[in-house]
Amino acid sequence: MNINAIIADDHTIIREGLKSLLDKKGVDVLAIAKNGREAIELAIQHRPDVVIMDISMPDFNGLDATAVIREEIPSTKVIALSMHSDKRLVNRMFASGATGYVLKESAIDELYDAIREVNIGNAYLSASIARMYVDSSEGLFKDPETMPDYKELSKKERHVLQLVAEGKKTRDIAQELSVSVKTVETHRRNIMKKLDIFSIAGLTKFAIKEGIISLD
Amino acid sequence: MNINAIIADDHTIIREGLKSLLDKKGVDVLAIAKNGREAIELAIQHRPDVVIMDISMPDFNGLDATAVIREEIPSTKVIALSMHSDKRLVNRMFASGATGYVLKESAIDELYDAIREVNIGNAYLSASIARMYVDSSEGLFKDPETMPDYKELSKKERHVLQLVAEGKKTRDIAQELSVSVKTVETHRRNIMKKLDIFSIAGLTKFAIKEGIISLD
DNA sequence: TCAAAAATCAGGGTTTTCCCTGATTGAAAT
DNA sequence: ATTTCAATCAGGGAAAACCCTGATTTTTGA
Repeated sequence: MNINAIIADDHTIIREGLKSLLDKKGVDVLAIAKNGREAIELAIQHRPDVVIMDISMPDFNGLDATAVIREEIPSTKVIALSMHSDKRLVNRMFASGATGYVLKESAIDELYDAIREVNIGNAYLSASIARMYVDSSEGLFKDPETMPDYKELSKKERHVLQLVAEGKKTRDIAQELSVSVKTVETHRRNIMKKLDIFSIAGLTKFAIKEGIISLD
Repeated sequence: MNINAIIADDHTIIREGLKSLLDKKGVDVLAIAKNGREAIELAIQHRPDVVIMDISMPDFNGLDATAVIREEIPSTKVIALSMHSDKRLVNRMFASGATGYVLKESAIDELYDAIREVNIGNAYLSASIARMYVDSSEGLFKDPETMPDYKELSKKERHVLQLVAEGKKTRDIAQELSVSVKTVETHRRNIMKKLDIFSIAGLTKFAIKEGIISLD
C-alpha cells in the first residue's frame, strides 16, 4: 500500500508542484496545508504517515507545528523541507521531533527516499547536510539543553528580536514594550550571545530563516 | 502548437515541480536553468517563447538575466516568478523587460494564464499585485528614470550594500574595498537615501529580496 | 566635449549601538 | 527551600553608525 502524506508550505505553486511530483511517485497526498496551524489540524484529522513541512511559514511556523504534531500523533513522522542548510536550524528541527530534513535544492528523488526512510522508522538527512556532521563530533536528536551552541530564546527575547529585525531602534522598542531602553539593550545583548550573532544584519537573516519576521 | 518555455529557479525541487505542472498544462519545457547565467545560455540556445524566471538566484540574479535575454532575443518573453509582492521589485522587473509577474503564492492556473497572455504580446500581473496599482496613479513599463521612487544603485553601492547586509562593519568594508571609512559611510548614506530605507535590518531584507545576498 | 554622475575623501557633530559590571524582583524548577 | 533563570534597570565608557557640508578626480553619457 502507498504511503500517505500531508504537505505544508505557504506558497501555492510549490504546494501544487510538490503534490504533482509525489503523485507520480505513488505517494498519496491526503491534504495540503498553507501554514503550521492548518498542518496541525489536517494531521490530526487524517493521521498521515508523513508530514512534509516547510520551516518558515507565516502565522505558525514549521518548527512549532512539528512539535505539536509529534506530541499529538507520535505515529506521524515529520520531514522538514527547507531552503537553508543551517546547522542550528537542523538541530532545532530534530529537537522538535522531525526525523527527516531535506533541502529544496534537492531533487524529488531525495525527498521520496526521505519519505520511505522515515516511514520505516529511520532518520533522513540531505547528503549536503549530513556532510556537515561527519567531521564534527556533534550528533543529532539531542535535547535542546544538550545542544552544543544552542540556547533557547525567551518569549521576550524573541519579541525583541522580531522588532530589531523589523528595523526598529532600541528607543522605539522600549516604548513599544513599555520598558526602559536599558532593558531592551540587555535583551539585545543576551540574544546576540545566545545566537552567537553579533550584527543587526545577521539577526535579521536569522529572524527570516526562523519565520519570526517575513520578507514582505 | 504548444507554447515553449524555459524555467529558471535555484531550487531543484521547485524546478521539478514547476516542470511537472507545466507538462500537465501542455507547455513544452525545453530546458531548466539553475541560475541567471544558465538561463541566458539556454534561452539563446533554444529561443523559447517564454522564460519563467525566479528573481532571487545566486551567481546571476533574475533581474539582470532578464535584461540580457530581452536584449538578445526580443521575441522571448520573460515572466518573473517571485515570492515578494514588492512594488519596487515589480517596477524593476518590468523595467528590465519582463512582461509578466506572478507570485509563488499563486496557483499554477494563474501562471498558465500568464504564459498564454505574454505569448500573444500582452502583459500579465498577479491579481494581488495588480490591485496595488489600481488606486495609485502609477503605471508600469516606465523607464527606470521616470519611476516615482526609483533610483538605480551604482556598482560600488551594490557592493557596499552586499557587504553591509552580510553583517560587516564599515571599517571592515573599507579595508575590503581598499577605500577610506569615510567613503564607505558616504556610500551607505547614499544607498539609504536612494532606497528610502534607513536601517541595517531594512537594507538586509532588501538585499535578500533582490538576490544580492543569500540567506545561508 | 561638456556636463552629469560616480567614486573618492575630510571635518565635525549627534545618536545609537555595543560591552562591561552589578543589582533587584519574581517565577519556575530541583 | 534553594537555586537557577527571566526580566527588569542603571552607570559609564568605547565603538560604530548616522548626518551634514564641502571638495576632488574619474568615468560616462549625451
